[in-house]
Amino acid sequence: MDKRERIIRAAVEVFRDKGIEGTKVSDIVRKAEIAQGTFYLYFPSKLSVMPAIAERMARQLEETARRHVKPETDWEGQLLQLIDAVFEVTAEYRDVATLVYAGLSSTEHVREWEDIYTSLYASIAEMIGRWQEEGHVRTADPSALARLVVGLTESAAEQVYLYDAYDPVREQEQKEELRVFLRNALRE
Amino acid sequence: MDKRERIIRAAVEVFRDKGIEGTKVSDIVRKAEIAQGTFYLYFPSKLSVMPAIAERMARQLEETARRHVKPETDWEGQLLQLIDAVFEVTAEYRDVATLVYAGLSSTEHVREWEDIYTSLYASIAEMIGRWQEEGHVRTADPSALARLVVGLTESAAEQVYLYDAYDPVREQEQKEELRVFLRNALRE
Amino acid sequence: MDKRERIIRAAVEVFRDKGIEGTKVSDIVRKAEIAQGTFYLYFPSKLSVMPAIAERMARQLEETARRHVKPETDWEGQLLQLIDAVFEVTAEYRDVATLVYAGLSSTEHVREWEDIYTSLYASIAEMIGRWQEEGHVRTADPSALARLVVGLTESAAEQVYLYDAYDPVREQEQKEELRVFLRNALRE
Amino acid sequence: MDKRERIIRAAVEVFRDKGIEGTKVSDIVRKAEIAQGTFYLYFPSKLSVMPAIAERMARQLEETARRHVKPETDWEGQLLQLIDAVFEVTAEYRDVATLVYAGLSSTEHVREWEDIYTSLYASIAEMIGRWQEEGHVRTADPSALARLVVGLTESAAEQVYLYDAYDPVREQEQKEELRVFLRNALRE
DNA sequence: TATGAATGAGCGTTCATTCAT
DNA sequence: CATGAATGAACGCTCATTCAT
Repeated sequence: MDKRERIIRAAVEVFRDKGIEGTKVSDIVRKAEIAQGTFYLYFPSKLSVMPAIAERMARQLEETARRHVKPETDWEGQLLQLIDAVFEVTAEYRDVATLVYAGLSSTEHVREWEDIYTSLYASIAEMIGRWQEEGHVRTADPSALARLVVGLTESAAEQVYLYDAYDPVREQEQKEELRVFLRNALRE
Repeated sequence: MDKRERIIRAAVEVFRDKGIEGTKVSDIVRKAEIAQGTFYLYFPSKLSVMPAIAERMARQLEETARRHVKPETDWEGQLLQLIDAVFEVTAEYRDVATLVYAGLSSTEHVREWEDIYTSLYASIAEMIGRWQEEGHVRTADPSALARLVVGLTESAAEQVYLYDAYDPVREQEQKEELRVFLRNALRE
Repeated sequence: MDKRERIIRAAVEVFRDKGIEGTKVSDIVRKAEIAQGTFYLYFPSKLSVMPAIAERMARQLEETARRHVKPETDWEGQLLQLIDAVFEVTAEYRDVATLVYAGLSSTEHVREWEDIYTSLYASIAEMIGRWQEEGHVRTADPSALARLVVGLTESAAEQVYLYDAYDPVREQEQKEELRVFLRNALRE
Repeated sequence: MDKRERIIRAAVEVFRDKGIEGTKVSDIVRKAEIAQGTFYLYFPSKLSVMPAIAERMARQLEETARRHVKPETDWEGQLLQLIDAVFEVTAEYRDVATLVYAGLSSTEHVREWEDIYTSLYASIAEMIGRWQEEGHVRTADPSALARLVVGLTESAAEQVYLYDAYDPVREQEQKEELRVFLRNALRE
């Protein structure tokens, strides 16, 4: 496999296990099964993996959303599909998201974060735009709604996955509450 | 002033300025105007200030909410007051929140995080419970609603404050959009 | 009890448990049940307890020897009594002796060590002198013999006590071998 | 030269000069002419050089003994050669021996000490065994005799070298006294 | 005398980064 | 491209010592 890709994958795992301070480049390269020096052929510094992870996350979120949400389903069904997508990706990246977020904000990568999420927000905004055209969702700036929807859904997913005690029943309840919450928040 | 308190205050400022990796204990003690060793009389390690900061944040959020929200106002007014409170505290702690969050999750302090927020959630849940009794808010578990409301509002506030380009107009728009979003999400 | 005495006693125990580098003044004062500052009312520095311990050890060795060795016993019996005495004291101070020794040599206390042992050696030399007068021990400088006897006996005792696996049978064997060894080495 | 070897050599010198507490890793690496971090590629901690030094000492003692003691010499001559060997090595390591000994006992390295000396004792025991076969040395466990002989001789050598006032005349007297002492102790 | 909170110089150790192979 | 031994600056933490009470 492509070495750059292996580094990113390994970094995600190590960050998840050891947190932001606890992660050493040596851990990443060990997991990626490459040499210490090879890391620096692909990334100029330890923290510069962060934007790459963030991008991967955002891209994956976008794709998963696109894959889950079926245009033929009615809008409330699509809403649920969107929720499923966000939960799925959040579960995969668990608290890595937070770490990456913190890692980005501590360095000078904040701008990149905005860029990375722009496309995701646009994608969701477009979806909401279609619901508005079909008369299901109230009139409001779809971009603004997209940000609120994504933020809320990620927050709800984190509440389920972030803590040790993961509980599948709790996950279903949370999704259901979120679905009703969002339907009400958005509908005409 | 109490040394422990001075450490926490100083830590908040330094974390805000320098991020999680960039913060040295020596920075904190310099700002707190205490000796290096004194730090370790109050906290066993650098990262163990994190839960203390988190607690301070949660406590302040709770108090600010209590202070802002006037029982004599109608429920939608109270909702706006709650939003104002969350925005105010988020503004004060800006990205420190994220750092603290990351710091907590990387070490073994996740449990403490739950404990810390429990009281805040209960406080908001109680407020929502009253709105339900008055017939303004739909029937649903007030605790669950509280978590969604707090998560959403924090997320919305972060979107405004976290990035370099703070814009007061954008702040007002975001609050207004959030208000409508929440009113719809909650109401009967 | 006298505080100075309590400090020395506590120091012996802590040195035994934690070694020379691992011993902190705070450990000593905790065990001595006095305050941190009180230590410095009796000793000017951490390492200055060392000579005091050494003196205590040498004094105790001298007294124990005097107590064990009965003039009315025949010389070989007295030799065994001397061996018993050295073993007894070595057991009590176990490897502390080595630590104290190292502690003395690392600082500028070596001279004091010589002074401390002078009296002990004189005491043993006197005993050997009597054996010579009685015609049991060969002609040789009693001081020189005393040093060899003490050195050998301490070394033999350390071989028994210093390592984790203390074995009472092994102790008896070692004493017996040492007795024969010394009897031959000394006798006419 | 091999880096590990350079560290050990440098450590011996620095321990000799500065004692156990006074020795900083930075001193060792400066003398070894390697970087600070390189030290930790070869030893996990500062104190873990101790067993390596001990091993070097024991190995050197064994080799020196083997080199000095000529099988063609009569047994009393061999005894003297053995004494010379122990004195020579003790002189080279002077008080380092004590420090290493203390360093080993303070940490959890006591076991290793036993292992390290096992081979040396076996070597001396073998020599004594031959003397027994030739009828020069009394019947007794050669291993036990070896331990007493080595302990006594080291102790005697330390009495000569350990203190500031080294005196070559005193050294010769001590050796002579030791020779007679040992000859008597061992002979048939 | 006795206390113990406070001090701060100093050290062991780590780990991102480099570079000769 | 890949390696991994070597580097050394930097930092968390310790702990002997002090001093106001």
